Amino acid sequence: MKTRRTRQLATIHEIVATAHDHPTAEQVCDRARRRVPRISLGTVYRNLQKLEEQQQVRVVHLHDRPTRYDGMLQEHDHFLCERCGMVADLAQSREARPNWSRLYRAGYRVRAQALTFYGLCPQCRRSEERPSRAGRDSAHQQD
Amino acid sequence: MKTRRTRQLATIHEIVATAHDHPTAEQVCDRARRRVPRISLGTVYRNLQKLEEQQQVRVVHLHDRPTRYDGMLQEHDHFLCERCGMVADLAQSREARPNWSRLYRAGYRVRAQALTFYGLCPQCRRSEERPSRAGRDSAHQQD
DNA sequence: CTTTCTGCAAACTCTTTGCACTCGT
DNA sequence: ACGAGTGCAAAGAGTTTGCAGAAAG
Repeated sequence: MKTRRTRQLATIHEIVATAHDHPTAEQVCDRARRRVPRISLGTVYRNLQKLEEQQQVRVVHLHDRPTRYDGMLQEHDHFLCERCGMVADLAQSREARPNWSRLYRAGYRVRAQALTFYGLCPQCRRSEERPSRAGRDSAHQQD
Repeated sequence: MKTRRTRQLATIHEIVATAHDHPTAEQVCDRARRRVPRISLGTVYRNLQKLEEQQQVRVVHLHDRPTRYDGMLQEHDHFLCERCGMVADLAQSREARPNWSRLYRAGYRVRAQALTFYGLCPQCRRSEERPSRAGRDSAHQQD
């Protein structure tokens, strides 16, 4: 079962690798259609899964929201703004490591870890503090 | 809109508060039926949501698996065994805090954080090392 | 030519919701 | 009696899958 280089796979890979906004599968699909008009959401999911297995994209699971995909391949953490939906990459807290080795000594084997912070991004915080301006929802998030 | 003390709500609360296995909504429903036979899954979801809002239960979101509910009210982290599905509570890495204040200084406001480790629990690790014994799946998980 | 991949639509899983009825207060 | 809560079944969102035909190697 060797993986074939299809236009769909290449397109999806490039989109996720160069996007900086952690798109959802549906957003990846929309963007991919600009280049492969008849691409289907099923194909997008299948290829994202394949890329994940090959460690060419990372998956970001967020509580209650659709899964998002990330081209940043180094281990890192995330911040989700619950107001505008923006996801920021955070340098990994090297402090999580001690926990890792504590688990190891207790007999656990850790394959992966996910640390996500939930709250308000600086922009949204500002508009909350000055309740006068800016719409309540999906404020300044691109695409 | 004042909350009423119904038999369903009390039952669900008690089940989650005393369970140590992080049951899913469906498991909570099954267990609740032993006491309230006609309780429905919809009611379970509605009440779990209510309890969550009142901070009487915690929600544990796991990648790709149904959401689980936790009666442990202090902040803590989780370990998911990807083989048997068991979830362990971990004392919170106080090390996550530095990250918290770094974010604060950058203008973010953190409302919550979730740190989950994924891997093998000691029991499952042992059976992987000695591939001879023990079934491949849902090994030693209770209920 | 063989085998993987694709588009499409249907299926699935988990969760939420509308509605008429029930039960706390 | 009033209105929040319930059971039920249907709807919803997100994701997966079966299949016949397309295309990579």
